Amino acid sequence: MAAQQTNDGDPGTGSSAERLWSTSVGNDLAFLLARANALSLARMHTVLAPFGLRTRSYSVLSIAASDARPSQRELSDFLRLDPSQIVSLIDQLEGAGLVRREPDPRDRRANVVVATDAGRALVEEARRTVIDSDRAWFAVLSEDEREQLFSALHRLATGAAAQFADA
Amino acid sequence: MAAQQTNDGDPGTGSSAERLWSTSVGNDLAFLLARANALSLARMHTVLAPFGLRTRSYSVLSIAASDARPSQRELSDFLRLDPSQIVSLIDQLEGAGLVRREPDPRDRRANVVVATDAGRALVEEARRTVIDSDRAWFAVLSEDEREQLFSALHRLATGAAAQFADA
DNA sequence: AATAAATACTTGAAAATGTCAACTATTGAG
DNA sequence: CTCAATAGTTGACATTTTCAAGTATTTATT
Repeated sequence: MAAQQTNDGDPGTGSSAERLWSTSVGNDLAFLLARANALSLARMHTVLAPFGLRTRSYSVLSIAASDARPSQRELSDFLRLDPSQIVSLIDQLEGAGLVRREPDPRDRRANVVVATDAGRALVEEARRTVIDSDRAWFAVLSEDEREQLFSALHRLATGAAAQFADA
Repeated sequence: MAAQQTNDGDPGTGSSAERLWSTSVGNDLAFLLARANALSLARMHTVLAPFGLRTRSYSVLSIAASDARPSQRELSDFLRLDPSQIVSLIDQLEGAGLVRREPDPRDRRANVVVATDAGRALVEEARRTVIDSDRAWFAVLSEDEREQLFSALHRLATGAAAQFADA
């Protein structure tokens, strides 16, 4: 993916693929969404690498450090990951001493995932860097535009639109 | 991914993971971007399946059917895929009689990728379905909001923001 | 109350996708 | 002219995703 970080495909940079931005694909909202996401994921991987985290482990750790006390199933649904992927992520974090599994008093089939002190410290530190990177990355948008983007993406991301697609 | 199409993780649906939306992750623009994209990809796969296409093959075919006459390298940059992935995609489309490689008169190292008549017919048909699905999926946003979203995503997707992250 | 179906977590196999190295032929820079 | 860079390709290897099946527990049905 690192090799994909050049902006050769972007309009206005004098590169070879800029002609393709005038195709229907280049003007398709879903494509823009995917491409923006790909760029964002790439930068997140770079930002989180010094902490030994990746986007997904950072998300799990961050939620585990909150007051939410999530079950694995909740993490799976929220992050849209297969339960077995959650197992693997938690195994890694647990192995690194960053989270622990506790029996869920609400349901004996379930665990809740809780950050250790070390996990909390690490995610606190990582979060600062993430926030800085977010600020820089979205800085091309005005404050107003960022709020509008948040509002729109929140609706799309929560599946408010999915009721149509699933019908 | 089909098993992930339920809205269990979404707020307001009475599901188990809605508490997680009040965590910092649930309010992170980058996370919303990723989640919206995941939902969009899932629906695109469903929409394109009847045509024997997936998001990426649809994109390649669509561009090949345009007047752009893209080289493989241009496709690779634009779609942010490794050149070997482009080879594989084109092999499949070529095998299905949907595109062909032609020597690029501008550069003897290169090919241009061009849709066949069958490819054009298919992508025309698929495009209609995609447009309908896009309309339905983004319908939760007003016309104004969609334009704003387009503008914001275009800037983010073209890497206008990447200059900061790469520095 | 008993039985059946559904669910949480787990393991592991198989399938799919991504990354990278190395090659030939061609182009561009010095 | 020489050499470095590039386009496309092949294929090996690494990583991720998907899916099946198992145990234990909870929920729904009879």
